[in-house]
Amino acid sequence: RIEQDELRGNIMARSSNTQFALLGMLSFEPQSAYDMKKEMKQSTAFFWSESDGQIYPALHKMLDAGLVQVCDQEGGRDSKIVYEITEAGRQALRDWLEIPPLKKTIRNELLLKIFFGGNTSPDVIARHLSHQSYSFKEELRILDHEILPMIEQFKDSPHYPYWVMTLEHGVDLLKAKIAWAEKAENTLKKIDKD
Amino acid sequence: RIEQDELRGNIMARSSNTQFALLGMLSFEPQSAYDMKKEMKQSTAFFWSESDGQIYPALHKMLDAGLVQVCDQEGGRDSKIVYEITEAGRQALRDWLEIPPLKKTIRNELLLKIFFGGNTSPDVIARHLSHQSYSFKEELRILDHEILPMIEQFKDSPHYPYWVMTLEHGVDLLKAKIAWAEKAENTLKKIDKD
DNA sequence: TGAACCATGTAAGCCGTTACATGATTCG
DNA sequence: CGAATCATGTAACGGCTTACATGGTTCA
Repeated sequence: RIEQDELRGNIMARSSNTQFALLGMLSFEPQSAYDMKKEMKQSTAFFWSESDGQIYPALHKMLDAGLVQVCDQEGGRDSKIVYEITEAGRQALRDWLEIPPLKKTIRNELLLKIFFGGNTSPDVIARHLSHQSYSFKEELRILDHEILPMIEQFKDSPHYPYWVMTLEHGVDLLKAKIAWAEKAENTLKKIDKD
Repeated sequence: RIEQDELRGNIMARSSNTQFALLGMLSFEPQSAYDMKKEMKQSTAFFWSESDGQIYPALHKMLDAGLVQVCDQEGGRDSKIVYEITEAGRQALRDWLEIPPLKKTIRNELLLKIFFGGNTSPDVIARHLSHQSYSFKEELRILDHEILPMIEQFKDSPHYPYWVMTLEHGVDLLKAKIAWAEKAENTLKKIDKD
């Protein structure tokens, strides 16, 4: 049992960002777990999401740690549990923001299939590319026509420029992916002719 | 115990691609586990990697399933276990290649920190961006100056065009990321002045 | 009332990494 | 010989999703 505790103390490389994602959401305004999940779907979904099984236990731990507190709401008869971030929570969030993001091992299933694409016929891969292309364009449309107008209403918020940055990351990378996919499709057409 | 088996049968959505990554490597040539790990580091590292704890058990399962077999090597006194892909393995690989890659939930820690960047000072985020920019450029250099020349020697292989595609994906996306990071840094400089 | 959704929560179980263990080989 | 690397393998553990469970609210 002693060994286990020592192990836990030593490792600590594998740490979850769930708590900080939630603290961040609460830094904007007090919310319930359900609200945060919904808001993430509408804002960070393109680069971050959390599942139920992560959110609820994390909030309980954060309560114990004093990073958040339950916010008594007017009207009281609501079944929602609204959390608000504490000063300790804000400090924890600031501390986390200072830590350089660490490189996570990326796994891209599309690229893996392309890398081994020589084992099947070119049109199998071409089909994947065209589907992906379609998805990318659809995502781009959502960013441009749904997310962008939505955050436009927060133009005066100090958070606005940061939200735009993440949005632009999505837009710029999707454009690059679309261009790449079309280039790759053309390459495959030439292979098919041979 | 019955419920567990039923559960396993029903779920199957969460499936590991480890076996297929290994089958793919073996589709090029018979290799040992150690060789595959090394080769992945030199080829697919930018979009796929596997760890020891995944590779060795996966190979054992694949042996049992008849997807690979141990290849007797000349000279025999080697401590390596060289695997080769069987016809069943090639078929499994082809079947897998046909399945459209499914959307994985992406988690980008950099973007998460930027999204919540309003909670700290702009130069904290600017520092992250400049570090990332540096990393991106270094990765781009590796792709251009190490990976590209290396695969050039396989110009006549049927796999070559596919390898180039994955390489170009890396190059194109890194360029987009670098441009985005520099744009974002400039935005932050303007915030700082206000 | 019934359907749809709101809302919270838990348990099971796979995924994947890391640390550790073990021994062979190579080479200065 | 000793160090580095080659080479295979396992155990432990945290991360995360999914399925399930439960009950409240809204509204046609």
